[in-house]
Amino acid sequence: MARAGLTAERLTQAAAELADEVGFENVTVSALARHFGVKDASLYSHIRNAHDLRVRLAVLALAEMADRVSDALAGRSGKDALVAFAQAYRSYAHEHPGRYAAAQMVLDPDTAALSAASKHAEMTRAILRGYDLWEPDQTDAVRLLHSTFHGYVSLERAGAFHSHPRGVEASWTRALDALDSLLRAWPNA
Amino acid sequence: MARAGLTAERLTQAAAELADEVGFENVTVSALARHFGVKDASLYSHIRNAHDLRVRLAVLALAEMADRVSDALAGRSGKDALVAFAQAYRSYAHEHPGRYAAAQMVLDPDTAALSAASKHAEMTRAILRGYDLWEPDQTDAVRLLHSTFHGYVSLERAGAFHSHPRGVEASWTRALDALDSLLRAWPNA
DNA sequence: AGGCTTACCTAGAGGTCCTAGGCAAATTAT
DNA sequence: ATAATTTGCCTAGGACCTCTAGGTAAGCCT
Repeated sequence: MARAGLTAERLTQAAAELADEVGFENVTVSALARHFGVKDASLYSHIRNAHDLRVRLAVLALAEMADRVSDALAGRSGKDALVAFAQAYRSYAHEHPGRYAAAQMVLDPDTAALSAASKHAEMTRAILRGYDLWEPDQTDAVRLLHSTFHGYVSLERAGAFHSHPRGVEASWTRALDALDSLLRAWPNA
Repeated sequence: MARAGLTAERLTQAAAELADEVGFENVTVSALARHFGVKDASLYSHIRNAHDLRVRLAVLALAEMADRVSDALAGRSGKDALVAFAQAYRSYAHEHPGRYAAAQMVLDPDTAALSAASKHAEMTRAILRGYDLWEPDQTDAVRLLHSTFHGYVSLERAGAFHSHPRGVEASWTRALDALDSLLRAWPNA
C-alpha cells in the first residue's frame, strides 16, 4: 500500500483549510483522516491528540496573522499604521474564519510564549510610537486596541450588528477614526 | 420508578451550572443526564437535541446579563452609567464563565430576535443619552462600546493579558476613562 | 376506577477519540 | 545488494457522545 506521506505540517495545513470550509468546531481527527483517505488511527503518529491538532492550527493562524499585519505595517506610522493594522487583522478574520476562530483558543502559557502572540502585542505597541503615549498608558492602550479589534470582528461574525441598517463597514471606519482621536488625546489618570 | 421531574427549564438551569463548573464546551446531553441520574434518551422529551440545549443556555445567559446590566444602570447616567454597565457586564462574565461563553453563540436570526440580545443594544444606547451623540454616530458608538467590552473580557479570559505585569484591573479602569473621554469628544466625520 | 398523557426506560445505530499491537514500506547500515 | 532499523499506516476494539424507535408505568383527568 502506497503511503500518503503525512506530516504534522501537512495535517495542520489541511486542518486550516478544513476549518475555513466547515468551521473550527468541526475540525475533527476523523474528518482530517477522511480528507487524506486514511484511517483515524494513522494520524496519531503525527499529532498527540485532537487538542494537539487544534493547538497547532491556532499557532499557524497566529503566525499567519502576524505576518500579514507585519507586512501591512511596514513603512507606516500614526493613523496610517493604525488603519493598516486594523484592516489586515479584520480581513484575515473574514477570509479565514476557521483559522481566526482557532487563533482565539486559550493556549497554555508555554505554547503561547512560543507562538506569535507576543509579536502581536509588539506590533500593536509599534503603532503607538506614532502617538505620544508612555507606560503604563501604552500598555492600557495596547489592550484597548486589541480588545476593540477582536471584539468588533467577533461580534460582526456572530451577526450581532445585523439588527440595524447602519453599514458594518461604515461603523468600522468611524471606530478607527474614534480610536485615532482617542490615542491622540489620551486622558490623564 | 420515581420520576425526576425534568422540564426544559430545569435542564437549562442545570446546564448553566454545569457550564460554569466544567466549561461550556463540556456541556453534553450525557453529562446532564448523569447529573439527574437519568438515561440520555430521557432528555430528548424536553430538548430537541444537543444544539437546542446549548441555544437555550445561551438565551438564559443573555437574559441574566440583561437583567443584571439593567439593574446596574438604574438611576445612573453619563460616565456613571458607562462604568456601571461595564462592571456589570464584566463581573457576570467572571462569575459565570460557562454562561458567558454560551452567550457568545451564533444564534439564528429568529432566536436572536426573541432573545434579550436587542435589550443589550438598547441599554448600550441608553448610556449614550448622557453624551451628545446622534445617529449614525450613536450606532457606531454602541458598536464600539460593545466590541470593546466583549473583546476585553474575552481576551482577559483567554489569558492574553498575562504576559505583561501591568494589572488587568487597572487597564480596565483606564479603558473606561478613555471610552468616557472618547464619547465626550466624539470626532466629526 | 378507567383512560389518557407523558416521563422515563431499553435497545441499538452511528459518530468521534484514542490505544495496542502488527505488517510492510522506506531508510540506514553493512 | 542485502540485512537491520525505523516508521507510516493498518486492524481491532473500547470508551463516550448523539439521537431514534418503541415500550412501560407514573401521574393527571374525568
